[in-house]
Amino acid sequence: MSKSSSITIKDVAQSAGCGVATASRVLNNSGPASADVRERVERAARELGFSFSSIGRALQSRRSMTVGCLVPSLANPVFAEAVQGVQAELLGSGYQMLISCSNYDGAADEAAIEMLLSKETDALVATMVAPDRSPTLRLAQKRGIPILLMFHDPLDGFITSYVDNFDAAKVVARQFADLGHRRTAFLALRFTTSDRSRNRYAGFHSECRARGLPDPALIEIGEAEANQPDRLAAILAQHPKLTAIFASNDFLAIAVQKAARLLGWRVPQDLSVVGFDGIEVGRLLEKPLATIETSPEAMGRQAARSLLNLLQGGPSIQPPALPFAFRAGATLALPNPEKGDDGRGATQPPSDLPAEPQAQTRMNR
Amino acid sequence: MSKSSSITIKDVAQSAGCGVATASRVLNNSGPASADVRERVERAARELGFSFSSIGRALQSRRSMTVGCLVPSLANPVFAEAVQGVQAELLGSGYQMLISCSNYDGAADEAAIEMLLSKETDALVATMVAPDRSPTLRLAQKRGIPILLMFHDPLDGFITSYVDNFDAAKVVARQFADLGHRRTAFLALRFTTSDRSRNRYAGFHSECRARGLPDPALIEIGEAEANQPDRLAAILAQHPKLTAIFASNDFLAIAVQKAARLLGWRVPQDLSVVGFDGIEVGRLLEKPLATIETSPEAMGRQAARSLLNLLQGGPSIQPPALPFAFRAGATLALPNPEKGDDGRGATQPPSDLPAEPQAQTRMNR
DNA sequence: TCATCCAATGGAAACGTTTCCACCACATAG
DNA sequence: CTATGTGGTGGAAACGTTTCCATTGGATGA
Repeated sequence: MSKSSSITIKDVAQSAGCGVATASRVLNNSGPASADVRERVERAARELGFSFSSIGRALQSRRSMTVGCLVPSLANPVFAEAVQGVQAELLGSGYQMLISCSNYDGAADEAAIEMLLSKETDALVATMVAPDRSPTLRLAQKRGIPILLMFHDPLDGFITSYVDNFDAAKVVARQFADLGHRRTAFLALRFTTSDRSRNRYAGFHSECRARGLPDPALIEIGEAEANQPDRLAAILAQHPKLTAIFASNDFLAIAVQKAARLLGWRVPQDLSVVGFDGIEVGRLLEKPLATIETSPEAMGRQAARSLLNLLQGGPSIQPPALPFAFRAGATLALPNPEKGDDGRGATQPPSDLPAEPQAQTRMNR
Repeated sequence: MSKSSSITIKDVAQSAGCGVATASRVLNNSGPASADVRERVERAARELGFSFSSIGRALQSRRSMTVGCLVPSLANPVFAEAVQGVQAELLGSGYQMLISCSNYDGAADEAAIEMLLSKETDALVATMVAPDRSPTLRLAQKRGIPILLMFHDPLDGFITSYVDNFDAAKVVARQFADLGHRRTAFLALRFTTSDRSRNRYAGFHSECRARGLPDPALIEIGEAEANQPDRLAAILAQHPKLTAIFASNDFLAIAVQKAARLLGWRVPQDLSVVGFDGIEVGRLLEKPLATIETSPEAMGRQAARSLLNLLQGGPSIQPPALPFAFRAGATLALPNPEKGDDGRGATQPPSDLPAEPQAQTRMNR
């Protein structure tokens, strides 16, 4: 039955005929012990099937050997892969990962962090709705718990593992501009819940300006529109002059193509589409998706490495932004000259654009 | 600094001028206490910012309030969503989730379970390479730890949350048969590492037999082939008479289309393709993917519910298989009559086909 | 030969809880 | 007025570790 669950070091010591202190020293290799007793203890432990209680250990050492991980959702492969990266990097370290999802809800973020803290995780790695405005995260920081953010651009007082969204978006703008696109748009989902999306728009916008092009339109949609091609099509139809769309992520880019098809617009002849993230499936599509390729897994790994470093008392240094690359695809082409360009700028003004994102965001790469 | 981390119930008791026992009773509402002392304790706790140490609690109560979760990979959205479901269902219960990935490696499975056990998780939810052959899992079972499998078909002594792969595959076979397809194939990745895949093939095969059709070909490929369309195309080219392919999962189905395109085969005119899982992106493709739609999230939720039930001492009952549905798409059509059907059966014999899967697998729905 | 040192060892405290038990005061029933 | 509860309380044990400290015995150096 379950009698084996209650084998403690005391049992081992007794069976080996020594004190618990000695048994502990032998089993941990943490002090002197004669070959004789060492042998006896090891045999006893083996025969009894002893294994340490990490709870007892945690209590005594005040280290739970656990790191808490908070992401918006695992249904989004980008986050799932990042978590996988964290997990992989943590593997041999003895640390385990406690996971939590917020479903893109700021209040859930707070609750989750609180929960993780109450579980006494030794460290935190998180992607949140608004880490800069999270009292609970600040609390954790005050307690001296190592914290690593993922995906977020550098933020005062926190280390983060990220790709430079601003820079990457500029690359997309450049691609559009080089091909001669003037009427462009940025399409985002849940704009307010993602600083990443915001920074991408900022970079895109900034580069268009720098090139003397009309401001890109900003199209924000809800989840409902993203999942129902006809509704998305209706929204696109309000921007008939558009020749190129930069979608805030690859799924959105795929949805755009679906919607465009409903409108009878050909991709890329009538509309160029570029995504963001570089998810694997984009490669396999009939028209491989042009996108910014990133590696969420590498991001998770870097975050975990930094975390382990902090946990070993290492210095708190912000690593450089992770690399990204523009991936060419079949969804990007020259603009269709038939879509008359009357020179008018995009109609919709930016809603919540950070003036000119902080300089360090773009420097450390 | 980090002085707030060391506030224990002893501090609260002292500050409130009472014994720890009393403080504990007040804070837990677990015993009598005068209104007076109750007030004092609560105020003290509030002012000191006290919060329970779940480690101390775990030690005393011998419950870590933690469930371990093991899946092959989070990079596969099917598993990621299942984990998300588990997480969501666990949310209000006070249980936290410790996560681990095996990367489809049986040895890693063992190591992971061992790790989770050593962390003294109160329960386990797992998808493994071979749960029926895992000594560590048996050990956990012996210790009386509640265990729930996900995705696996019912297995002696374990409860599982699953969809009936055998039945679902029969539905696909029926779709093919009804349209008049005779030369079909089942395409699987890593056949040996997935009992799910095996059962799908078995169901597909069985239904073809039942209809008096030629045995379907079994095409097993490695990850390399799956990700490189030209290599997959080369493999497909060896089966020129095929009119329909049942891919073991949706990504594979998408890859098949890519490969078919390289060969100049039109989908669905020259080749019908059906997938499995029903991932969201399949809907958004230019040709929406015909597939078996399942809900990994519901699976995770069901598993978590069953687990919570077990943890509360509930009886160990196997819930019925989760529903699935055939999702029509644009990748399935009548066979092309030009692809001559000479009546010869498929060449490649089944490699490791379970004779006729256990009856209960198909019954409880 | 004696003083010193060191490896080997075990007892006990500490970590933060919960809970058993004993105690006290007070009220109520006889 | 005495027995019998009962609500309120705190001391102490227990959970499984690790680690500090004291004790032992034997070896080494003078």
